[in-house]
Amino acid sequence: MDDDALELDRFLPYRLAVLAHTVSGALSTIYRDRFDLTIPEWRVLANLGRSAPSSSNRLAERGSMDKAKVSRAVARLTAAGLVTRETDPRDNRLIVLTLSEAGRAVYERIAPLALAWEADLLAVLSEAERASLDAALAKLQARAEALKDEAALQETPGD
Amino acid sequence: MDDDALELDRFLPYRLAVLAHTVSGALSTIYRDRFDLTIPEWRVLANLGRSAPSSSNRLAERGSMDKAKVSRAVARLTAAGLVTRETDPRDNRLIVLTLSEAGRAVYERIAPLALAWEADLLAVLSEAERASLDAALAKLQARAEALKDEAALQETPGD
DNA sequence: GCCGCCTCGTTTTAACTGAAACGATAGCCC
DNA sequence: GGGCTATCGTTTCAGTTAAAACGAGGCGGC
Repeated sequence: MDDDALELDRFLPYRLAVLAHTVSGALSTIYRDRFDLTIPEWRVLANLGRSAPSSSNRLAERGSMDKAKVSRAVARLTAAGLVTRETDPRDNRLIVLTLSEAGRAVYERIAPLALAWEADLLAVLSEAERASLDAALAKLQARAEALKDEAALQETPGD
Repeated sequence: MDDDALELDRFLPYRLAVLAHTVSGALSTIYRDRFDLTIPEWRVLANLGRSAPSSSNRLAERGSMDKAKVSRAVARLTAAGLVTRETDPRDNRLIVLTLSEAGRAVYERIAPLALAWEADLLAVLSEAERASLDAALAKLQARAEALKDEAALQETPGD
């Protein structure tokens, strides 16, 4: 009975990748069509909407993006007039990012749509299933990071 | 209490994207370091390992990849001698793909490692949590595809 | 049998990605 | 205060991606 066979459809890493891709693709039509934003741009906007001002580095950490991606997203958002950049007078390497008024307006129009979309997606789950999923994702995220760190250590044993 | 606020850390699409990215990144070190395979290549290999021979188109469907990605993955695998390509004598457009002996050997070495890694990841969940996660992912996948189709319809109302 | 339309897989295109190199600034230690 | 090292954000670079264009082949109506 092939219990130990690798069936891709039942392989969690594969399923997660496919689901995340489908969800991102569906949701991104909202950002793209109605607001002309990419996903990294939306992440920056969402972070600034909740906790501004912030530096690029902090945005990278909090949004699970590398700093190059944040840099490019911020550049586009600034060009579009949604985000303001100022250098920190106390440390000229730091750049203080804030939502402009237009940026906040956009954020406040997207946020309810995004939450409604999420609610629509989650409607197929019961309250108990949602709670269980929430816990499972948190545990898996922590475990995956630990496994990744282990792999990274083994990779460069002599360093 | 900001119940309706959009906190990225609690936003399912974001969490799925981050988790899938972490999991893929961690697992891909196995494919990459030990077998010099990319993820698309691994997906092709896994599919052929379970149900060969197959055509490029079928691989694309079953692996949730576009046909261009499959085409490139197959090209590299063929160059590496892991996959055999023959044109179907009954339809010269079709290409019949099979694992070579070397390809099957690689597949049979990776599969247990991948399954062991998955088991290690899933070890943080109880049996009940795993069953619940399994069901939730299936429901979310179906719902996300439905929502994506709806969005695609609205996008081109006149077509 | 030929013509229009479809399907298959490849290639091209433009955009995006992450890693590494980079210039600029800051903090530290002697 | 002069170097040494670390940090910040940008840019460069090579590789990857998805969508569209493409050539080759097959199918069906007439």
